Amino acid sequence: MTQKKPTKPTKPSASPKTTKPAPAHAVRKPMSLKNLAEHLDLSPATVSLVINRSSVADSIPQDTKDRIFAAARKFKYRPNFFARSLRTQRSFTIGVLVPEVSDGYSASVMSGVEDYLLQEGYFYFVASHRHRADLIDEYPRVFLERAVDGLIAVDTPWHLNLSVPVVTVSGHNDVKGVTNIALNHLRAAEVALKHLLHLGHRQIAFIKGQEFSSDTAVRWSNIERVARQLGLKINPALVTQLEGDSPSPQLGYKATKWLLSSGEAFTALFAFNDISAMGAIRALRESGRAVPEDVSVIGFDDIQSAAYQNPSLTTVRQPLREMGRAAAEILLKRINRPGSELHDQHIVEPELVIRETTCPASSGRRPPSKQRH
Amino acid sequence: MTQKKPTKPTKPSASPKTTKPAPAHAVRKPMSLKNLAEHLDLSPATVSLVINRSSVADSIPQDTKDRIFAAARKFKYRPNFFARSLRTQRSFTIGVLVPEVSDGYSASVMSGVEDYLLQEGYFYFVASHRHRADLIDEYPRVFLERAVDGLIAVDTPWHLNLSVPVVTVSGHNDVKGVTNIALNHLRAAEVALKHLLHLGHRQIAFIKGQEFSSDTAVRWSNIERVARQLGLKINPALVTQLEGDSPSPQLGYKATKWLLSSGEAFTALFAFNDISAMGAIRALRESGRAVPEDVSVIGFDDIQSAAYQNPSLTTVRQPLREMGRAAAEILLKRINRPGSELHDQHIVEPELVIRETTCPASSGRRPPSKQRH
DNA sequence: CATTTTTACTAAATCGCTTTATCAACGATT
DNA sequence: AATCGTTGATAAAGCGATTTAGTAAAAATG
Repeated sequence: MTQKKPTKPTKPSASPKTTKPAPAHAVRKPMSLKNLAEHLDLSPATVSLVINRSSVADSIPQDTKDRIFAAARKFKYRPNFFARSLRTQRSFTIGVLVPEVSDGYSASVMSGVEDYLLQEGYFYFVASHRHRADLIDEYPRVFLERAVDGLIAVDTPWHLNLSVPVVTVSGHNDVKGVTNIALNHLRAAEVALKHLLHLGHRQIAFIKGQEFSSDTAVRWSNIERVARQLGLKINPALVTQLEGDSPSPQLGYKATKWLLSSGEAFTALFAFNDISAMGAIRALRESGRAVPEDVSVIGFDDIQSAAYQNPSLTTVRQPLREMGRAAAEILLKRINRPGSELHDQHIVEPELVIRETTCPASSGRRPPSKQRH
Repeated sequence: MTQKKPTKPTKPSASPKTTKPAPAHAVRKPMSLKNLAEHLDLSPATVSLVINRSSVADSIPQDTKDRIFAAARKFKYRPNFFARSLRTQRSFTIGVLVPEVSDGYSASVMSGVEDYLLQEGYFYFVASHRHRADLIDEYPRVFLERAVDGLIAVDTPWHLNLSVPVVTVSGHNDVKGVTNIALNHLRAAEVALKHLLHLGHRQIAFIKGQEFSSDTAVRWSNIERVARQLGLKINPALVTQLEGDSPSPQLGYKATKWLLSSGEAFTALFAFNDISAMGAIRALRESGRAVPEDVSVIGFDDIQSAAYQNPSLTTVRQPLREMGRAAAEILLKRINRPGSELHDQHIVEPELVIRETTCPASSGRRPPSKQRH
């Protein structure tokens, strides 16, 4: 049996060399394989074999090959994508399912996904389900109709068992054969709590995520565990939870109001994510507490705008872009080497990004601005 | 000649009805037209004609049609996408070129684009050029290789003349036949300046955009024009400009430092965009000026995080999502009705969003928090 | 010199669908 | 009785590639 490597479609040249200014008016009607072959006085078969570097073409003299390549270049021959895909049953396209393109989290992950995919000659479709259960169910099927080679689901509950490889990013994963890219939540809890403890904080308030959110449970259980290890007592009166579906800081605002109304004192607050941390800061200020002088606040995710806050937000960074990249990489590996062993978790490490919303307990001084863009 | 309507691929049902929980393990190998026809004891031709509602099938009795539809449903028949596209030369796919998926501006526009496209049964590819000239040139060609039916370029300089329809969003458009979606910059200047004037500001500083940015020139010329109309004197010592390529608030920070160093007094600042406004606020605070009490700040764009700032940002909103939607709508119109007349501008209206960074000049009171999420 | 092997190709089937041209059967008109 | 129009279909030609099975000629081998 002849060894065949499925040739990729032309991939964007990775070299950052600047190309010469394109001649405007570059309308060309494409050259077909048949035409090209005719012009070369060869059969389409030969030309195809040579161009695709099939091992069947090994016996063809270099001379002829050169002629073929030269002509292909000259006429800017590009195989018709549909014809090729129809034959090969490969689309070099994958589907990406996200809650919403315009939220910072998904966008960052997509950015990483794109990085790797384009580099490998793949393209991707995007669809946002906006948390509608029917769409979460429907889009994967539509992707399949569009013959994607694989699928990445970001921050989306997943129960389908599809006929193509699937990788999830921060997804719940009950399904066998689906790799999930996840954060090392233990480590995340550790860096955050250690940071606060080192700054002298002992009375720490917590805002947990919504019940339905993927990460809520695992994040909280790790916080509890680490607190125990570090000998930190968690005061149940200082623990609350986000309520509601909106992606606005308002939820964090409300949660913090609730914390403040309890009358229990605290010098630090660990929010479920950056968005809720922003709401929390607003609530704290309204109550007359300065951030970070009176209360240190630490967020989670490190979305783009975290660095743009005034003061900029200390947060536990999820390497979202890297997670997207990893998802793409693992997916392509699975697509191209179906036999390869599959892990159902890929763990990435968090990173504490110390900015301006945390400082020593009751110190009253601002910390040195150690920003990170 | 028989009237033919190019049938769209199944589009996601718009109805928000919740579907029944999908049976896990839904691996099906697809049914082909030929098989289906065989099973029905009809020819593929007949089945195809009926399913596509071709007018040629008018003479086929309802009975038979019903049988065909029933069988198609039963076997979940879906036409092979590539085969169909190969025949019809239509991909129901469009390409979207953006500077960077993960910046708030592009993401918002994409969100609008997606809205309309998916609703119409189209999918889209995304590629980010990250300001690399070679990629700006290359990606459109790769899109073409992938046989997109059209192209949308967001915030990207455009000089190519392609064989498919193109719509740009906030793009410079020297090319005939390309529709550009643009903001009503005159109106934008008006609402912003009137707002500041009404609040009693007379000494207003300005941060212009980078030289290379699409909107810089037109935005500034309109500000000058409106200022003249309103009898506002622009002090050249209070006008500066962003320098550098990074998308961080740092640029606004630097620009503002420069303004402050000039020693010229001002009570309000109109920034080129929200990101630079954030940097400006930081600089103002560091210099001991409170925002908005000492200096009112007004941004531009209304990116998502503008509402999340503390204090939340007053800004001139560009309806980015609507602009994306309009781009998609116009593009599809052009694709599906190639004859239709084409305007090369589509103007959308800005909206002043008053939040917390503007207040009456020298008043010292905080404005009522009139937030907008 | 006869046979095998290698070299240099090609014919033709196929992927799954769309669409035009054609056709048989039948009732209605001339 | 010949012609026509309608009804109810189908055959077959693509669309533009990939790929298997061959084949004719040249080179190598016994």
